Amino acid sequence: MAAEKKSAPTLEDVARESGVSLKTASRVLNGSLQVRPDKVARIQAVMSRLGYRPNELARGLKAKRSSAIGMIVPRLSDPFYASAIEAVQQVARENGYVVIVTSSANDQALERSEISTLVRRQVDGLIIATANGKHDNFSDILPEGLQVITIDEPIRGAAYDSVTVTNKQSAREATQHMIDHGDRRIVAVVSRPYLHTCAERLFGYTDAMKQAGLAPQHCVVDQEGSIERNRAVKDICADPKVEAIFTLNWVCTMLVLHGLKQAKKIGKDVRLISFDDFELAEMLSPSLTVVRQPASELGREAARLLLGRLNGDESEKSHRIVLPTQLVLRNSCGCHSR
Amino acid sequence: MAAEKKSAPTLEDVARESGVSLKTASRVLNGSLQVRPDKVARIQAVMSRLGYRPNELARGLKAKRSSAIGMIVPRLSDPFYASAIEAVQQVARENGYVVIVTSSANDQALERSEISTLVRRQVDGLIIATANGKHDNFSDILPEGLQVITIDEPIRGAAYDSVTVTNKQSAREATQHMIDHGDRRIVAVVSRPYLHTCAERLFGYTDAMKQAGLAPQHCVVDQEGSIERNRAVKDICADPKVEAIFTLNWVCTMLVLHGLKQAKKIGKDVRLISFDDFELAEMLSPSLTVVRQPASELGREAARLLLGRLNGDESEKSHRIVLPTQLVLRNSCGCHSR
DNA sequence: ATGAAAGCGCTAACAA
DNA sequence: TTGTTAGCGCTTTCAT
Repeated sequence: MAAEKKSAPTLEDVARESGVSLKTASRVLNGSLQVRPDKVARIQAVMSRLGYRPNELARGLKAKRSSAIGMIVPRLSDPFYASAIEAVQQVARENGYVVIVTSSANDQALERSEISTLVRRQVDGLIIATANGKHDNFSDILPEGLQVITIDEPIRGAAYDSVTVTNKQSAREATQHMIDHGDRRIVAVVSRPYLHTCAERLFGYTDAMKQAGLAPQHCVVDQEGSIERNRAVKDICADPKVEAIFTLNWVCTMLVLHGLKQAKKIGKDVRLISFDDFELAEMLSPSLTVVRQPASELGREAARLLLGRLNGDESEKSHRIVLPTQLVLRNSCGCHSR
Repeated sequence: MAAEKKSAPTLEDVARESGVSLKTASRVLNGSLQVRPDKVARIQAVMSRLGYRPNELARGLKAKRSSAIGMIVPRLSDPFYASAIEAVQQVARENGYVVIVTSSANDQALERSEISTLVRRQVDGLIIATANGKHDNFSDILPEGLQVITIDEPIRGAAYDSVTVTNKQSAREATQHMIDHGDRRIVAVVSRPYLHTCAERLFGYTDAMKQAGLAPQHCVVDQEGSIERNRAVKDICADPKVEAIFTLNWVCTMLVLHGLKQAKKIGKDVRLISFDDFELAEMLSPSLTVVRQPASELGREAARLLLGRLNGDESEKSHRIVLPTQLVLRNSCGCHSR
């Protein structure tokens, strides 16, 4: 029939083929009602015959929006972030957006450059779990109208909408629970204590300890290192005087579980509570008592806030959603449930 | 100084401000050597003063490529896929690509529509862990030049490049290991048996059983349901005659661990091997013997294949990478390591 | 070494 | 109801 058509059909091809103008075809594409029904049908027929697919890049260029949102987390394979991403993606899809994910690998320089990449891609919004909320690491590279939502870790001094959890209060409760069990020498294990999240948890822990007249003690781990490279943690795990351990995030929990494996019997020799739940916590022996963070809700709420902003929520003041956690009592804390 | 500049500066702004033509500015942006050094410096200065950021959408529209790759998996929060995504994203970033991730939620219709979305976004390539490789679910909606790599689950009858693991052989070995331990009544637990991946594993299991003169028996689970809604699995877990269980993927493992929790002592009453490793397998009591799939390598190789294709690998025949797994012997199979 | 002009695929005035 | 005409921001012949 026609000449050799190598590349994908454009809207112009559709228009020509249906004998209408470009604009009319465009109207049909966008579901405008201003077109006579018979034409609509005819044009749609041509579209499907040609296998026409609108080019979102062109559309975005024109509309100055990409219908894409960027999401950046410290580690894509961390189950907490993975769940958050899953929730964000779902809400995004339901609203016609796609999600571009990147990892900062806990590196501030990389975080900046990744944000820059996303900005150049014209993402309409950004959801960030920053690698370090202590300083505002990127507001200087954000364009005027870009909407940003921070999750998990808020950014000090910045006015972004945020979704966080009750870190301090939850840590206090968990600590108190251990104290109620009769433990006195309770050690907190934390990584990246410069993070607001971790600092708050440590704060809550310290608070509870002091209130009970006990001496707080904590130990900082190197995220990247194995248990072998974290002498301090290893010592804590082996120390017979330590009665209980409170791990302040998933990474710490993994590390301490490793350390304890060879040293002590959890629940008996030492009690343990973990901040961050994960699929298998219940299956361990003894099952792990955890502070469960609502990872999916975090992602879902962040996506909702962002979509709200993109759909014209002009609120001057930033929305700050703080979600509750849940202390899931299982056996490692000394409870004998089940 | 100047008039009110609301929107982001464009390359034209840069050109005007530096007193050169648009093309010269473009050359500088792209690092062309055909410009006098002093001009380069001057233009770059203007760029950074204005806070200029190239618009990748415009660039992509012109170049007919987006420098984005799409990735679609059945479930974003599954640790196996999360690790694969992490690896893909890393390789992509190193090569100037971004990754748009979506989930098919194990739903073929959704998978199709998500692919369609990605195609409209003009992704340059697609990495797919399909929800069902039995039928080719989408080749009809792919445009001419789109590169596709399948991971984990190949697509029956299609000629895409693929990265998979030695499912059959690995399952055979794991089964044989249990047989060597003296177990005779070994049950395989599988979900989505219509998947090539799962079918192969089941095949390997059956093979080994028959070869040993034992009767293969398997049980299919409903992925979405809890243990309560999976009577068959629950029965298997409670059945005193069952000597060993081989779970054919992560979801099955979770389910069986739940089921076994209330019923039997793993390693003693019943032996267990899981296809799919995960962070905590070692920490369970007893620690879990697993067939470890190299999730990161899978992602990395897929990304490499894709980038190779995008950079002009014209090979007619498709590349089929098959990665080995590793049988990680821990205690749940009856081994008394450590 | 540099610039003018055309156009990627689409949408939005503004007419008709 | 429909079509014409400009661009969105960038790259790219083809001159100069």
